[in-house]
Amino acid sequence: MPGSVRSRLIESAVELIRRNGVPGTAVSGLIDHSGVSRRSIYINFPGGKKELIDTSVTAAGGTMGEYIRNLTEGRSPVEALGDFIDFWKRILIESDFTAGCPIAAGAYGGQDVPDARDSAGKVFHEWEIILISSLVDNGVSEDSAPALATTVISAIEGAVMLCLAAQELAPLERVQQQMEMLIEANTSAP
Amino acid sequence: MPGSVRSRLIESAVELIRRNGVPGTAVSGLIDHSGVSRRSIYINFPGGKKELIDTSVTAAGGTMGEYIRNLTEGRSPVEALGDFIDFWKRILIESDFTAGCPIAAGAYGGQDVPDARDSAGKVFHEWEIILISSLVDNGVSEDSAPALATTVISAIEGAVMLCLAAQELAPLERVQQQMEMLIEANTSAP
DNA sequence: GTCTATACGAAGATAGAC
DNA sequence: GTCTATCTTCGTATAGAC
Repeated sequence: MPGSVRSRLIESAVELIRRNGVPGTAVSGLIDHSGVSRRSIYINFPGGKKELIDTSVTAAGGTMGEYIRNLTEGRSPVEALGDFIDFWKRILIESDFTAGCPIAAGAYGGQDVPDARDSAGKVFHEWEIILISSLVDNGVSEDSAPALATTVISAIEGAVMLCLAAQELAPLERVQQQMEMLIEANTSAP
Repeated sequence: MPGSVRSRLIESAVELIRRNGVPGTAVSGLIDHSGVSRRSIYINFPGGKKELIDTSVTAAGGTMGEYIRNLTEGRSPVEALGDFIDFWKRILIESDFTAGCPIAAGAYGGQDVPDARDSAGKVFHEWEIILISSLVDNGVSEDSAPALATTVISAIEGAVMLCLAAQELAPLERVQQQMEMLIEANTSAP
């Protein structure tokens, strides 16, 4: 239900996690950002903040997974890579280099929210499956596709973090260039 | 001064930031972990938590920068890469997959500690300079060395994060294999 | 579902006594 | 430098009234 209290809360949580991480995302901040009453949070998420965070990481990961699937379908890995890089550039620019990946923030969220960390692991694994299938369909061997998929995700996630730190897009652009070379190397190999 | 109150505080801060991120690192936790009195924190770091965090990110980055420099000196990039990957594997295993990179945590620390984020940016830039010089010394062209250096750092940082999320070492091992291939591709290229 | 009030603990920071 | 006490703000969570 778009527009519902529950979905509004999740959207706000994703946005705040992006910017301030899991421990930095306070319930009071969520109330301000979402306009939802304090009471409703604990009605929709009896587990409180932890449940909301966990749900939000999973939801954001699912949305992005669908996005990645659309990018890869019927297109070359290099084309999909370029669009995915552009997607991240937009996030960084529009947020003035304050918002990164909510899944990464969930993974680095600390040990008092292990559910969010586990959910982040599941999300990354789903992304890998989507990428592997796309790579295999485009001439990458089944032996090397998993490693390549993991590397593409790692490199992009790392680059987003470097972009946040440096407050510029250069890391993503450099990684894009090198990932194109790496995809090429994995395609032409035996 | 090793063993001093100041250095003990920094060591504890690095350890706690690794595990719980910047917002998740509390002053009370620092007192417990370091054994230093509350008073001494504000004597050594008049700026309070923010100054301590910022100083700790820079210190950890400097230490690791020296470590990277030692790994690369007089050795091939692939050898250095292998040792650096092993270094991270050790951190992950010894912490039971709870401790990641303190610099990454600084970059994702949120907007109330922008100094830590900027320090993280400086640290990554120093690492890049070290790697670029090592790569150029080993047959990578000056044109492509910067992009390759940024990519290696991004991929490893991303892989560490994926390892934390998945609670396993596979992402780092896959990235190692692909980075070896990428270094090879950049070395044999014209 | 909304609003407001409130309990209870933990956060960061400061100050006095030694 | 250490100890403890304390101030203030903020955190999560709950409950009553509508």
